[in-house]
Amino acid sequence: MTDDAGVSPAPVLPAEVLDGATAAPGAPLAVVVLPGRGVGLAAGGRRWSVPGPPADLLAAVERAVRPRWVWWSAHAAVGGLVPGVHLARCHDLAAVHRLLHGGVRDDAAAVWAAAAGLPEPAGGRRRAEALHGTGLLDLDGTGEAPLDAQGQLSPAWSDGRVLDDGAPPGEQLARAAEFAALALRAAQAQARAVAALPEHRGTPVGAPLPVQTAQAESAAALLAVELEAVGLPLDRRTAEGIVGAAVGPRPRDAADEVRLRAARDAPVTAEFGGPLDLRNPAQVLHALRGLGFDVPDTRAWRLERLAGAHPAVAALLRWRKAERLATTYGYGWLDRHVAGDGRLRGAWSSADAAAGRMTAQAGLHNLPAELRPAVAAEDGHVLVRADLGQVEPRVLAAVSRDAGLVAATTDDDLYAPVAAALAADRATAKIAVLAAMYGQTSGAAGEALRRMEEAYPTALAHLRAAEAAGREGRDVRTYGGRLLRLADAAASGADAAFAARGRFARNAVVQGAAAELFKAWAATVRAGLAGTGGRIVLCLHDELLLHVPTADAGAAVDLLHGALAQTAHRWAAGSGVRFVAEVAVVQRWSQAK
DNA sequence: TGCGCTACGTA
DNA sequence: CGTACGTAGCGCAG
Repeated sequence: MTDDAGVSPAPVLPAEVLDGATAAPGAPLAVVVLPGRGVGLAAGGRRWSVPGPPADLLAAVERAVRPRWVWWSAHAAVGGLVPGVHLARCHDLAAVHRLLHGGVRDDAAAVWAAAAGLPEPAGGRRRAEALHGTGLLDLDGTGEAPLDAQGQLSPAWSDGRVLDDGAPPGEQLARAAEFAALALRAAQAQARAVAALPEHRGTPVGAPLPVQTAQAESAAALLAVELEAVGLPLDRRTAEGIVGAAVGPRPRDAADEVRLRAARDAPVTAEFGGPLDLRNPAQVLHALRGLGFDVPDTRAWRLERLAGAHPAVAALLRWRKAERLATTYGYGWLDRHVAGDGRLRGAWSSADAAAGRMTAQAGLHNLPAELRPAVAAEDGHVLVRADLGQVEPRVLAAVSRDAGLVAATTDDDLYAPVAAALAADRATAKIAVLAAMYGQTSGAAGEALRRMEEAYPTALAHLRAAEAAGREGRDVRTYGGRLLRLADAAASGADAAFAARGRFARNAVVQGAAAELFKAWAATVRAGLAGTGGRIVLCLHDELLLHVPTADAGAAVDLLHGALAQTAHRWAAGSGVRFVAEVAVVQRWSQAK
């Protein structure tokens, strides 16, 4: 099939879509994108196949009617596209499915089955790569009905094969419209399920409506696609300078790399007094024991206290630090992930499987502090960094409505009033709060924890209830309504496994709710940046990094604060809980705080 | 080649 | 202290 995109006419949108009679502003409009070919649309019982450049079509519809876009996933719909226009509202079936049902599957077949009230289909997520080269799979894909006799979505539709199987363009566009119609039906079923979620236990007043969580999660899924497309501005020369200072010059070839590696190793092995593979933990352990150090493993935190006892230990720790930069964040990493435009790009997920935090690949979420000077604003721009202060204890106050802890959130430093309540110093108070939230098992905070129980009984009871659910294998929902699946995970297990599930659940109700607040905040900031040259370029659990034209810096600062106030008001209405953000305008990420 | 283990970076 | 994630090198099984 030849590509005739170069001579295709300007897209003609159906009048019903454009005039808004069928799709009123904010009304659901499902879209399935055929990259480079067109889109299928569905709304209000109608469907349309529209040939043309998908990015232009989406932009035209967005300008005309501002719908709530319904898609199987933002990644499938607009991944790889760069719509020249801000898409304001969406319902992401995969994201809402994860919210409603937890677990790891969010492929269209699993989403459809759950929405239709059918059992989870076999097969799991299909990887497109695995389908290529077999030849056979193309045969059963073409012409297959979307739903089988049980009402399950067929694999060929679920993985998108029927939209890219060499069938005539008109046929594929018709299928795209049919697939969009199915998406619309699934979204309606999800909306009913979201509306039917029970109120959050213990907080009948002022908890976020699950529909708000669904909207924020959908927006976060779209933001994840945008983050991947936009990238993090990285000053490559600074980055290479930092790497070079730690591990030496860039190797000229493979042999040079081997030589440089040996040169880095030699002085360290010499300290140990014999041949030794520093990259083999078993050998390092043996060598350390030979020096008289009886350690169970060779982890850095354990060796740090021994660094003064023998120069070999200090040399090993220095070597490890440099080696991390040489391997994980070295020249190879820069070459793989930093494009010619100076942007570091990696894949983003809007919700991990455990508690729903955002994740990112390509080192975006674990960039060593050492490399942060390399994250720099481009000419005419600044970075605006904002991070939520002490967000987890404040979230605990919101979700538990513990009166004492709520009162403590009015302080800029929450740990100050907590310390007063516990009659302890600030450091002890902080350890006690963290120990309560994370289920610490060893004893450093013992007495302070007991006093936490007296000072904040409602918060502690909330955490204990979550832990009990985890131990007993009962599912739990976060404050915003996300299902934390604990039942199947606890099906088999020893005592240690039950304890692990308990600690996980205790932590997940706080970490998960914090993730929901963060994403709602990020979605509000994203909306506020629409139409400006500013972009969110990094999300880091409790921190947002914006890249904005210098002239817009002040507005961005106001936006970050205003969006937090607005989000917190909706998210913890009437609770009295105060959330705070520290915001700084900088040229380099390292300059903030 | 795939997987578990060890180790370590971030929050 | 604890949870979560992604990445890399090694040894071992297939």
